Amino acid sequence: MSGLDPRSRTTPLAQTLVGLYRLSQGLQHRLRERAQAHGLSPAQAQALLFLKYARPGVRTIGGLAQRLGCAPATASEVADALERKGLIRRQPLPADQRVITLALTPAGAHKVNALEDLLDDLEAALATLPPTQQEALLQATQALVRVLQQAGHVVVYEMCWGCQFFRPNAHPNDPTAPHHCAFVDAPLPEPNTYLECPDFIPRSP
Amino acid sequence: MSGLDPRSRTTPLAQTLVGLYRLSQGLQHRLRERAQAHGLSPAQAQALLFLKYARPGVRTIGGLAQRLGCAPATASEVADALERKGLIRRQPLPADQRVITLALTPAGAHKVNALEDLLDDLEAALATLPPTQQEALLQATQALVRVLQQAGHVVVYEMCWGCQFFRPNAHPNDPTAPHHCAFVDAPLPEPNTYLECPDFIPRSP
DNA sequence: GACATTATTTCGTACTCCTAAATAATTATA
DNA sequence: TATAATTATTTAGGAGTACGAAATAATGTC
Repeated sequence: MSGLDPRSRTTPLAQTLVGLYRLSQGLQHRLRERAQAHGLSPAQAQALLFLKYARPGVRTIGGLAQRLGCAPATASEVADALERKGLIRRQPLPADQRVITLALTPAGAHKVNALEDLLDDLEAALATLPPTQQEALLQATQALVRVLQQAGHVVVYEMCWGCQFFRPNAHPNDPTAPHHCAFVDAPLPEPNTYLECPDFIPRSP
Repeated sequence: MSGLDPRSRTTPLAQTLVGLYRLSQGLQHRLRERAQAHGLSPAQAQALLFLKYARPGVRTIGGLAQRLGCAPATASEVADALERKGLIRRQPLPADQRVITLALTPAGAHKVNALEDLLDDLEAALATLPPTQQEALLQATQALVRVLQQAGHVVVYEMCWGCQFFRPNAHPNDPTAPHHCAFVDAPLPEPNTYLECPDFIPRSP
C-alpha cells in the first residue's frame, strides 16, 4: 500500500508522491550547488534572504528558526557562521534585551543581492509547462502547502497585500504609515507592506 | 525579477516557485521527523528503502550515492552508520572486488518494513485534491522531474514495466528469466522487473 | 520579592557533506 | 606482459546541520 513501493507506483497518487519527492531532492540539490558558488551553505543562503525580506519584527534568532524549520539552537549556530563571515550583525533589542535582532551588514546586503536568482532556472523550467498545467500546479501546490502549514511542517511568510489583516490607507493623514495591520493592530509604513510576515493569512476568495 | 522577492510574488510563476520551495521544505521536515521516530536520520531511512527496492546491480556504495544525490564518500559514511546499527551488511562483489555490495540484515529488513509508510500522510493530502488537480499535478511534476533529471539534479529509479528497454516475455522458454532488458542486453528474472533501476527511460506515448 | 516564562546560548553527540588523498582492483595500452 | 590509466571505495580533515538538555539572563506575574 505504500507509495514508496515501486509496485504501487501504478496509481497516479503514488506517482505524484514520488515525483514530489524527487522534485524536493532536486530543489535541495540545486540550492546547495548555487549557495556553494557563493561560499555559503544552504541554510546560510536562506538566512540571508530571510533577513532581506522578512519584516523587522521577526528578524531574530527565533524568527530565523521558524523560517528554517529548525530549533533555535540551530538558528543560533547559523547566525554564528554568518557573523564570522561578516555578513550579519547581532544586536539586542532595546525594548526587550532577551531578543537578539539580526541585520545584514553592507557585505551581507551585497551578497544577498547576488543570491536572489538562486532558483531562477527552476522558475524557467516552470515557464516551459503549458499554461493550463502552470495554473493547475499553482492551485495544487498552494493546497498542499496549506496542509503542511496546518500540520506545522512549514511556516508561510507573505507580504501584507493579500492578507486578511491588511487595511490599506487606514491612516490617510499619516504619510509615514498610511496602512494598518489588524493582526498586531498597528500602523504600517509603506515599505513594510512589501516585507514578509509569518502572521499572513490569505483573504478568502 | 527574482521569484524570491516578495514583490514579484504576484506572478503565478513566482508563486508556484515559492510554493514548491515550501513543499520541499515541508517534505524534508516530515521525512526527518518520521525517520527520527525510528531512530534513523533522513539519509539512513532513504538508504534502507533504496536497498529494499533497487535492483541488485545498483545496491552498492556508488548506487547509494547516486540515489541520495551525494558524493561516494558520504554514501560510505551513511553505510557506516547503518552497519554500526546492524541494519545492513557490506560484502565485496566476487566478480569485481572493488565493488562493495550492500544488503539488508534481517533487522534491517524488519526496520524498513516499518518505514514504508514514511510519506503516507502526504499521499493522503494529495488525495484530498480534486481529481482534475491531481491529474494536472502529476503531469506537471513529471515534466519538472525530467528537467531536473536532465540537469543532473536527480537520478530517477523506476521498475522495468514502462521502460523502453523492457522486452516482456522475450525468453518464453526460460521460466527463471522470461523477460529481457535491452539496455544491458540481459535476461531478467521476474522478481527483478519489480525493482528500481536508474537506467529507466520511459516509453514514448 | 519569589516564581514562572521567554529568548538565546552553550554543550555534547550524531550526522551530513564536501574535497583531496590513499588504497586496491580492474582494464587498457604499449 | 609490464606499465599506465581508470574505477570503486575508504580515510582524513573541515565546515555545517540538527537536536535535546542545561545554563543564562531578562521579563512578566502574583
